[in-house]
Amino acid sequence: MSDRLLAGLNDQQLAAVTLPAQPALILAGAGSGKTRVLTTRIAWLIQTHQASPQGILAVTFTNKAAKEMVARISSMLPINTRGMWIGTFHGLCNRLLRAHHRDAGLPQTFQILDTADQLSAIKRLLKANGIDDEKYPPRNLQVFISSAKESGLRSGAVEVDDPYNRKFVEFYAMYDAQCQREGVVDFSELLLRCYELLLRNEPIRTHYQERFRHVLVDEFQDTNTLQYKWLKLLAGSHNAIFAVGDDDQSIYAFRGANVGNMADFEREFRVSNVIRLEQNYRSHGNILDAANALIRHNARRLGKNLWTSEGTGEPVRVFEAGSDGLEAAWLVDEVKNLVADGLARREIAVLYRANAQSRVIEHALFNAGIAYRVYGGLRFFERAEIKHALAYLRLIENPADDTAFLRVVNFPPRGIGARTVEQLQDTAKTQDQGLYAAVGGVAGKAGVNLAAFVKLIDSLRFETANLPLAEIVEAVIDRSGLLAHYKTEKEGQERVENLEELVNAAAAFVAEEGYAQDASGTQADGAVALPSPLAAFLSHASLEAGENQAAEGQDALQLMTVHAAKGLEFHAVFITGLEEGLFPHENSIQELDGLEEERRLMYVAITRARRRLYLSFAQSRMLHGQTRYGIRSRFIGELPEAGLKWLTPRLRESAGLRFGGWHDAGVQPSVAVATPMRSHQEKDGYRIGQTVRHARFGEGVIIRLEGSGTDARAKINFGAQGVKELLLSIAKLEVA
DNA sequence: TCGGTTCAGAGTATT
DNA sequence: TCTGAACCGA
Repeated sequence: MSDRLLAGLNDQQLAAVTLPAQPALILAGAGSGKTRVLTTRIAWLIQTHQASPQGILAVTFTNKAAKEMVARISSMLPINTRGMWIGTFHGLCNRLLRAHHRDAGLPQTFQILDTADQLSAIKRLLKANGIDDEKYPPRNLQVFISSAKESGLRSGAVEVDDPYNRKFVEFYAMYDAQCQREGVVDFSELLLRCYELLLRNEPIRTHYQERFRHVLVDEFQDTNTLQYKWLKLLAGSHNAIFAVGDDDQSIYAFRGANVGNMADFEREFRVSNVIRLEQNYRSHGNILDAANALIRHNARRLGKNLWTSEGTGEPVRVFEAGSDGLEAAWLVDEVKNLVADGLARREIAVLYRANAQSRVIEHALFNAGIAYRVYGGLRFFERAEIKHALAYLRLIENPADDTAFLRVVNFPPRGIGARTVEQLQDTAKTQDQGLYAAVGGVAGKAGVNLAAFVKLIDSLRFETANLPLAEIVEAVIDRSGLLAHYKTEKEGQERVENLEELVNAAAAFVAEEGYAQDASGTQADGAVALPSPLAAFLSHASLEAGENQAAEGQDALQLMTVHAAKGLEFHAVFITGLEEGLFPHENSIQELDGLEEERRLMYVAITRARRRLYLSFAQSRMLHGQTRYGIRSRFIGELPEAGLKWLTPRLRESAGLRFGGWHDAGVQPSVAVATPMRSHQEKDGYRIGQTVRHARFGEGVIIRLEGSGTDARAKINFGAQGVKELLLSIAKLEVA
């Protein structure tokens, strides 16, 4: 039986799957069968009776990854995966906190604030305390609070070195107090509160430590400081952490991920079993050679080299365009050819560094009538009308939730203006209670309207108490007036449909019964009540915002950022906008280890391709309303020349990028195009777009010319050396 | 409460 | 250049 489970694994995969119960670190390269190893490991542990399904905890970063894991395990073993602890860090912490809310100091009905809710809570707190939001921007406070929590620090533990900093810390304390008062937790609070619960409550900690003999972690390179601390606490000194990750694919430092956790884990747990999965089952040789060669330029690595038993395949194609528009035009042509050759559009991905780059490409695709799908954008539970409906539901569940209260107190409009709300907030503050509770303290007509609102919520709560979830939602969108409001709105049709979809989502949620299992059989003392379906649904809405991509269905080209492409694979991949300043991004160059992270990002991009890889860059690009002249990304130069096939001629190897090269050579895209953009502005014989050489900074491109006479200055993009502004009378520039 | 105007900012993102 | 948020007048 176990033979079948293990059949087809290569030696390294087999070794990883069948490791003894010890701390283990699996360095899983791109396309090396990482998820297969993780899920087969779990199935093997269960099948060989080394662990029961309840004795395993597996944690991921996204709901998608968790679902995939559950699905694969289900297909391998005839067991019920429902009771298993497989989920995201946030989902599992939520589960623990629901089960032990009292010990964690939370009300049973605590609500989860998403990022937008958190920001509005911060703004409200700033206002209530008369703090200058220009001196203390809400966004900065939000980032400060989140990163403190993600480092495991409460306000009292944050080091203060100056008065400005002190104010942030003070605000952090006030914010936490407000959340506590209102019975809400933000995303990082879920983790921190759960960590503190396990840290301080010995019986609970021991209970879970004895239960989860095997703790498996996916994408370990993406863990932040707090997540690693949480894992260490949960594993205790006896349990086996099985960490799977790839330091070369660490691309989330900007949101707190600490790759250093990998090395720390190896050291702190004295990991004797570091297994490298280097055989790649995805890409052909030339693509892997490119990826390997590129990533070798990074100094800080644990070290890995991908290989394949497949052939070298096609060369990596490189295209130099005159402008971003021409790059898009070429791309459209190339896609047409691929599709004409029989390749499905969904098997082609167009990747870019920043979302803004999609516009030019979308424009070209749209005009060419090629179906495409852009990843990113508003998700279902983030839509305004859905958030409004959820706010009503939250108030039913927890009247102390002031964020929810303020969102809908006057939506749809019911004569409760800003003035009234301010009055109410003052009353609430002097009485030291929530808005809902303070309503009685407001007199006059305003008070009557407020009382009517509270009465609406109260009666909804009372009347829906024993109804099935879908009917509660239905009653709320109806009785709140939301549905009627959007029905009268000119462009409200889609919103009405979304609200109706919310009723369906509630019904589907109950049908899947995910919520009931979430809390069953998981309590330490077995005495904790199940959360109501409504509470579970609200958690679900916060923790899983829905699909982050356009509707599926038709066969469409896939457009997305490189970040969004992580974990995916396609037959053909276009990596566009490979220009200095864009990819690698100029902001990253300033950051500590920023360039290495950009290179890892490029590594991720390259390894998405199975059979065909295109790299492209443009000489000029419209950015922030200005035409910018860039030079080819250094990353292209870091790839093995032998595996590249230039679709556009390069005039002089040493000169790097030259302008109008393809024009002279007559290799034009088959679309009507203008000559590459070129400024007419000239100064002392220099012009924008011109390639020049500086003794110290090397080769660069003039991107701006200003002043005149002795004050004539040129802004020059020296690529790796950055953008410099030089006085033409002083700098000795050599025309390349 | 709406619709228009103005202004700053423009990087990647999950929960 | 374009977008979203903030702001102001009717």
